[in-house]
Amino acid sequence: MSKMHKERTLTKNQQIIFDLIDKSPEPLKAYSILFNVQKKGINAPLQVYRALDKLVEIGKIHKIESRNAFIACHNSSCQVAKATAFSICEICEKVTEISSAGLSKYLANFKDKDGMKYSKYNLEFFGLCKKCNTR
Amino acid sequence: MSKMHKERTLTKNQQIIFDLIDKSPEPLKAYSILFNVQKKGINAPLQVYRALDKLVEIGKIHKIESRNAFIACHNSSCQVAKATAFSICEICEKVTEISSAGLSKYLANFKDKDGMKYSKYNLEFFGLCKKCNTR
DNA sequence: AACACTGTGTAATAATATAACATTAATATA
DNA sequence: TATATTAATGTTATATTATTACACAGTGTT
Ligand SMILES: [Zn+2]
Ligand SMILES: [Zn+2]
Ligand SMILES: [Zn+2]
Ligand SMILES: [Zn+2]
Repeated sequence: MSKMHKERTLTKNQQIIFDLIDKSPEPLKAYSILFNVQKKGINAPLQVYRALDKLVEIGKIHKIESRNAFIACHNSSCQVAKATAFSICEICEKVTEISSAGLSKYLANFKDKDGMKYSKYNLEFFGLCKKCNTR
Repeated sequence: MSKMHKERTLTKNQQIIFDLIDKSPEPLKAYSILFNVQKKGINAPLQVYRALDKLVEIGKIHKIESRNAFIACHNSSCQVAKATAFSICEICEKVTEISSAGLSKYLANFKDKDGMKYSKYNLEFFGLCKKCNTR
């Protein structure tokens, strides 16, 4: 029930591009995606960007804004791309989606002094991953 | 004493570009900056990007990653671009730097389950500003 | 002087993203 | 079923954002 929003049938292009991103161990960039799916008949940047836009919109993937790259969502608690948090290693560029009930609760309830209420946020943490930290 | 890190003498190009950003009511994009400083002898994108990079590095400006735009820092508590938070109106695109001791304390101390410690973060909230919300 | 370091100027190019238009597929609803 | 509507596709061209490469100038140090 809780993940119902993600059970949408993808179109052909969306499925091809999602599969590629989903099986990638690292975030993928649009033109790298384009290069990889040309053998499947997707020839133009716009075809990639349209699929990416839709996949982001429905929460199947997220955009890592500081890297202009896309990662599949493996976090059942992140509702349709409305609340995202990532850790990014500044050496090896490994990106991990953060799944913390405390963090999302804190941010979802955060109100600034103007009383502006937010419908969405994106948080990117930077540092060294465990591996890179011990070298 | 607390803002010592920002008291650096800017070079000519850095000063020109900082002044432009600092007096702008909205985030500026690199090529819009370029257009605006051509009368001052800055002719090429690279001259703009070099100044922007340095200004970001020393914390005089911040990059709004989701908008590829730059805003001057007016927040004495944000130490050299290591910890930034913004609110962004999805209608009028107004951007405000958030200055909340509670938020920065929470995020600075946040540790994920891997125990990865972060040296830096960037947070962007999206919603409607007061003005746009009441229309 | 020799060196390192930082910044500048210029040209060329790479990388990221969108506009415009024609067509086709899927869905709704009358 | 017909038809209207919406969503997705294919293609070309173009706009926007950012970097590479190279030559040179200023400043401080040894
Ligand atoms: Zn997610
Ligand atoms: Zn790493
Ligand atoms: Zn700031
Ligand atoms: Zn607004």
